[in-house]
Amino acid sequence: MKIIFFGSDDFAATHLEALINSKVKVCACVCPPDKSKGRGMKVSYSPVKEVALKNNIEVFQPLDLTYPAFMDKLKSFQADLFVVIAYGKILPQAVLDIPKIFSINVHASLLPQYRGAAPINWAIINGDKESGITIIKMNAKMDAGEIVSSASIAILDSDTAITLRAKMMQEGPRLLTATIKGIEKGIYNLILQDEKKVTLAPKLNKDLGKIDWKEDANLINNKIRGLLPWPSAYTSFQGKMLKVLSAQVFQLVSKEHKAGEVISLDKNGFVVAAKNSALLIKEVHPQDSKQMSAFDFTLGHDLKSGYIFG
RNA sequence: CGCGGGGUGGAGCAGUCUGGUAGCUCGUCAGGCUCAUAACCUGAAGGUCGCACGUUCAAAUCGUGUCCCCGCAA
Repeated sequence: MKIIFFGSDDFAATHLEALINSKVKVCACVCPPDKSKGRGMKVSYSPVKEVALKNNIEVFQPLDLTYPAFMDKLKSFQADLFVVIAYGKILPQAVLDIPKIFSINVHASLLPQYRGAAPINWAIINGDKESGITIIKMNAKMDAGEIVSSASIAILDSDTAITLRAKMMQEGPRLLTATIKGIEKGIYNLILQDEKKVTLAPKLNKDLGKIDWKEDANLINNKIRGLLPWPSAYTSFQGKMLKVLSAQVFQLVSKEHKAGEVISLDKNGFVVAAKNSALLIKEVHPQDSKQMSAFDFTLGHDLKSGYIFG
């Protein structure tokens, strides 16, 4: 089984390592071009490139996948499968058709739910109790190919986008290697996605993180859990952004509080009123500072009960 | 080489220009006062000044290098 791997981030890198450790032959890796990652002039190789180099696998970083010379190069490997994970760009059909069998993609949701860039985050933001991994045969449309295999993963109340992603990174490689074994033996089914059940998980942006204290505390808490580690749910304190990293829903006895009002403060953090209930804020991250416990935050800032968060 | 801010006890900061005892506010702990307290009084603990090298009699401070954190942009 000869495979060419397309990917960039650590999620993809974990899968690449699993493939290398299984019996398949990864004959090349394709990564997006290195970019200086902005802040602090840091130019670092993508995790996939690191893993590939460490294992003496040839790495390609084409600016344009459809460039004829590159297409020829891809064909020359005579690969059986392309495995694409978090490559960052949509692969044209002409590239997907190169391998002998087909191209597959590992997606972090139970398709057809949550097609798109941020499936893990959206599952938590929407308060789902279950998500999973789906491996599909790729076509040119984003996450719309036939399903080859899938595995479900329970979402606990204590899960955040970070912990759920970690679980996915456990389950994904397992499912991927098992699925490839099946494909190698010719034992697999392709199941069409039910287009009626399609939901989308679009890219996250900063605006999503803005906390509206008039919302239900559960919804706000889902947002706090689902938007980690970026962009994070945030509110504003004295004109500056305050990220809320961790909270828990708190039953409110009195309803005499305005949305966003600080009700009480103690060593566990501070309680902020929302609709019908409240949130105990446990961990925050002020702008221009490092993250800290909510209690530590109150020590250094003039936060008193009665303050209204915007 | 995209732009900018920052790293000094647990938190927020001053001190850096002009080198010379590690400071301030809050918090923590102990004791006191008080009917009582988040108030007040007294005392204590808690620091590799991000790191390294260099200059100097002497470096938080000057020079070089480096790591890390944050906002914008992606």
